Amino acid sequence: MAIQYWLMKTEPTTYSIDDLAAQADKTTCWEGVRNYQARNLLRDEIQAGDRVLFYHSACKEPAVVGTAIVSKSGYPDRFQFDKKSKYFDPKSDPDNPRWYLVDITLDEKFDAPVTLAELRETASVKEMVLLQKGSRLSVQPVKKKEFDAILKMAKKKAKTSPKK
DNA sequence: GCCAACGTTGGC
DNA sequence: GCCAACGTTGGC
Repeated sequence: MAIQYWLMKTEPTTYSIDDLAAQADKTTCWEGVRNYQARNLLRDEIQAGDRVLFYHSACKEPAVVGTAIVSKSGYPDRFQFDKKSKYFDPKSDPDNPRWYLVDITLDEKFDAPVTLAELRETASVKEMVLLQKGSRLSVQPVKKKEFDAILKMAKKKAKTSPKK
């Protein structure tokens, strides 16, 4: 099976790419997805070795801020059974877990994030799920050419714009 | 803070 | 099964 490409959203105030970079093994479990469409991807489609665009949403400058690699494919999200967790789901059956997650490992933090505004101006990525009207899926498929185009944009931008 | 779009819930 | 009400997402 060829590797696949995904985009995962996170609110940087909750969990940012710097939080991921700060992990000793640069790895985290992607808990808290509570949407069936995204769940199906996490449980059934996403495989170890797949590539991920790390996206910051609901913040000042929404942007793809780096890439990650799936280090462990779908397994049950333990937080759904943790009464103290905000992700607790009393209706989930331990024998038939409702929610799944994957582990991801940081690959690269971009020197220059590729902003949502820039993506909207780029013809080669205009079909991305992210850019569709009303799209709120927090885990979504990305085409290889979209993934490659975004990497290219990040590289080009890092070269042409002074580092902060 | 506003609000459009979408998903979920629950009464019937 | 329909659909109104409600809650959430997320850009602006």
